[in-house]
Amino acid sequence: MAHWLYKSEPSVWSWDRQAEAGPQGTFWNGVRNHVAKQNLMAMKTGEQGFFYHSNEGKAVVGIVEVIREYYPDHTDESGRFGMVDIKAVKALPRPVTLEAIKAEPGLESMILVNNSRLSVQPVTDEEWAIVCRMGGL
DNA sequence: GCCAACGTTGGC
DNA sequence: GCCAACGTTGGC
Repeated sequence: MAHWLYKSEPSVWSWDRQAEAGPQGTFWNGVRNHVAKQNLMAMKTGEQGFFYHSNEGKAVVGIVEVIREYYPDHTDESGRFGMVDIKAVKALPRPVTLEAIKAEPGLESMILVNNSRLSVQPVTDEEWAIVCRMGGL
């Protein structure tokens, strides 16, 4: 199973709001980048990902799961982009900051470190295990 | 189809 | 608030 990382600015869409949405989840819209789109299209129901707060907080704060695979984004007027539905699974006992990720051996090649602008990123199994451990899971 | 100009993102 | 990195747009 592949793993993912979803970036969001807390002022736009925070982990708290994702958690409040509960098991029925919400759609993850607003992607307007083709690499991110490719990642969205590759997601399968049941795959899990990290929920990352950019700008404010700059930390992985929780784990989410794909509950609906790629379908058109109704907020995209061009009709070129789509989205998936995700639900909150659990919060990390300890948020893992970008600073900690940068300092951790084995995470040097995380996309979060090297291409911070990509809003939906794949995470390798190794990276997933390391960040989960750092987060207290 | 190239590339300069511009806009946006996000870390600092 | 600044600026580097990146993506997109539009003139040629």
